[in-house]
Amino acid sequence: MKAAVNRHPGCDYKGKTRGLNDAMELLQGKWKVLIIAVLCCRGRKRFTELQQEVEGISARMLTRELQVLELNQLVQRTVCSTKPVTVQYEITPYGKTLEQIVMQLMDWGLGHRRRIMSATLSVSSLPDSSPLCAQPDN
Amino acid sequence: MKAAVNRHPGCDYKGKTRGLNDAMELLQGKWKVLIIAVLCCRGRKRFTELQQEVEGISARMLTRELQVLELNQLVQRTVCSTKPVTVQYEITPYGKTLEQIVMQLMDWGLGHRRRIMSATLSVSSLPDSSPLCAQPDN
DNA sequence: CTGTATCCCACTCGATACTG
DNA sequence: CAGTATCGAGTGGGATACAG
Repeated sequence: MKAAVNRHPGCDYKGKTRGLNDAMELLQGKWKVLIIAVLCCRGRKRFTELQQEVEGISARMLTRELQVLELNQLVQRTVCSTKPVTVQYEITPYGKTLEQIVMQLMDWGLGHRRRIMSATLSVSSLPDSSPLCAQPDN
Repeated sequence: MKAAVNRHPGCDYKGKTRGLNDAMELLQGKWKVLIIAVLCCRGRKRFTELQQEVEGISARMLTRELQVLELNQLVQRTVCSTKPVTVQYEITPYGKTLEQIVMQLMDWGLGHRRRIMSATLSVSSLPDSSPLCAQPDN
């Protein structure tokens, strides 16, 4: 480990940043990664079940987000022509390729909450939960 | 590998989803992960250098995003009292804990672009670049 | 049950002009 | 050079009502 931080090898982000843009564009928003996480962890779910597990999401949002995920082949939608129709959503094998990343993000986020909480508690004390992620108060 | 997808062990996302929320809340937006990626790959950078490397970002946005990243201890800001002041930004050791995830996202995004492009080309042909990530056209 | 259609506000982000 | 201030368009996402 010399010292040099610059230009470490095998990391020419030239043109690669597009990958990051694409991934973030797709995963942007409050809900998509959560939906993916739930489907990864809990398996196949019906619409209403999903809405219960993804805390706080509205039907409108759940619909929209699922459509995007399906269009991007991360989620498979299956309609069962039962009495009143029921619909199953499940993660696709391709969607599973995001599982690791999502789980790492989850763990990182948990650690980050602890870190920011304890760093912030020394100054002002927050009532646990909620906003987190230090923000410039403008 | 049986078949069962449901409730695979060690993945009780109960309460853990908060981690995902926190992480996504922090990383939300067009620019933050890109800035992180650049600082990880290219090392310490001055403000204007960063603005050049993060293609398309405005000074206003770069400032704001860097402030958030600094508040969250992912980036360190150093002012050098030179002739006209110069400022150095660099990723912190803590910020480095995101490097793996960011790089994985980058790779995944590159693969996703290929996948969606070829899937979509069969239908309508796009002029490469740009929007990507299949979207319901409303 | 599984959505869709509207309405609407808050916020994100870009453009532009200005400052120490 | 490294920002800050202001304005404005566009969008994300909640609430509500309705539909197959």
